[in-house]
Amino acid sequence: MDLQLPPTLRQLRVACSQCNLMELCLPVGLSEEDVARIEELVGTRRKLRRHQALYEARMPFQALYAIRAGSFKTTIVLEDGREQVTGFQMTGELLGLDGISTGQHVVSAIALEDSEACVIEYARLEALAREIQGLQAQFHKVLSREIVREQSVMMLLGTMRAEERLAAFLLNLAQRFAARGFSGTEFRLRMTREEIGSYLGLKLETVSRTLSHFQEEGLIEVQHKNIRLRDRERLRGLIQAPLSH
Amino acid sequence: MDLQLPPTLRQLRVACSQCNLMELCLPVGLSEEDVARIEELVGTRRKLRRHQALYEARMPFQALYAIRAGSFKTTIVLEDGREQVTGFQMTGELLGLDGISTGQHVVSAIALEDSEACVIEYARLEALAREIQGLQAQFHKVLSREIVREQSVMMLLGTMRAEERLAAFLLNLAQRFAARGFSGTEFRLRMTREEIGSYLGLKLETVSRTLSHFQEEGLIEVQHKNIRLRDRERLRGLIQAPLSH
DNA sequence: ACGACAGGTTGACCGTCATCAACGAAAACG
DNA sequence: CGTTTTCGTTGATGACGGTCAACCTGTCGT
Repeated sequence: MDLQLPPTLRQLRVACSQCNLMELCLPVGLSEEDVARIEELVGTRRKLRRHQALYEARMPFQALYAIRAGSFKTTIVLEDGREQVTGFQMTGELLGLDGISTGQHVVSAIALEDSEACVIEYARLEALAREIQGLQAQFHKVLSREIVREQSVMMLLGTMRAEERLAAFLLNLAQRFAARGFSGTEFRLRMTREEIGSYLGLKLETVSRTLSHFQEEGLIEVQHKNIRLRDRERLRGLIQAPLSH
Repeated sequence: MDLQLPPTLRQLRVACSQCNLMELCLPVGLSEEDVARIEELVGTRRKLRRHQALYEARMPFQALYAIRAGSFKTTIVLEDGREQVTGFQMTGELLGLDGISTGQHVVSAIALEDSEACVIEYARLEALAREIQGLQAQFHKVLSREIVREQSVMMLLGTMRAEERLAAFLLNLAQRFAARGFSGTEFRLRMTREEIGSYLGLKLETVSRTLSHFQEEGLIEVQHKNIRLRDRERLRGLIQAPLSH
């Protein structure tokens, strides 16, 4: 009784317990037995090429997706065509939560590079969450964490100036790379200046200029998509004391 | 084994089934029996006077709150003291979802007028959600709806100009008043210009000027906190076609 | 009922960022 | 491998909204 699935879907059994992302997907203490049951949730994976959509706005919602490899952006589109990036997601993060509300996705999730996502059928997740308390609690936390994350983006968009937004953005990326065992000092941006700008409520020219400015100040080194943080403390200072310029 | 409760707490049994907000709190088809059990969730209510906090950032999270009467704002504060309103809530809406993530609230919820909220102990809610499927599904939808709502605020803050933001804000308020059986054409703002501005990423002067401008254009009538929408269609048009001005 | 204060309006001026434009470089494509 | 397209940088200019300020009005507290 499988759902109708897109052609990109590969029918693969996946062992979460052997996935190095497990602690990201299911951070806290579940028994081995529970983990075994949770593995049944993740029936399949989907491979996506750069620019492909994992799902699109208005599509019926059936599943959540755990990013196994690669990275994504989520975008929302207004009737008049204006588009905004609402988030960037990397390995271990969950996509699709926006669809639960109405049963239709409201954002589109687009791969920023060739990527792979684990498909978590939502109906099964709900059923299992009722049986495994830890899973339920964890899932609620994931939902709440997304609410909190978005609140800090609202803060950023509502009260910060261009420099502060960029600084906050870079530091947030760095922290997430570090949490995944990559360098938090040197990394490669997966998104374009335009996408960064869209996320931060700025135009691409402003993003470019501000990055150049950071470089002149010795805060970072930029070379195309490669970023190197040279003075984290001053970057952080930019956010907290916008007046001191 | 009651929790330690603030002095404002009144120990009252509450009948959700007799509350005219029920369909807002629990929109969909639950059996009478289930509703009866859910009523046990809401053990008490809290009365708050204007400007009082229902909860504050950094306080330990124990409960969600359903607004029974009145209205609230939620605010987030940066280390440097900058504050932003992240939402306005009215009767039937749920507060406190931000606390699930870390067990501490990240926003503060402040009453905009004398208000009353039903206390929903979170531990009980989780337990009951495991037993009543409809409750679990409903709760997930509420969480997801909040995620979606915040995304549209991000859109507003990231891509819209002052006029558009105000228009969207007024139309949203109107719709919510209407959904509660009040006039969607004539209503009273519960918040100050400064709070509106904070929510919309604008300064209070800009809010004031833009409202005046709307009035000159015959779109609305403003008299202090009283608003009357005179031309909904053109207001709506402002949002979709910002260029046509 | 009165006074003090918070809340609101309006004006003048200025700064930040958007816009328009031209150019250069990297990467994607056949 | 070369060509085309996308992406990024930098400059000049201007608009939108922020800032500072003065003044007015309604409301809250005593």
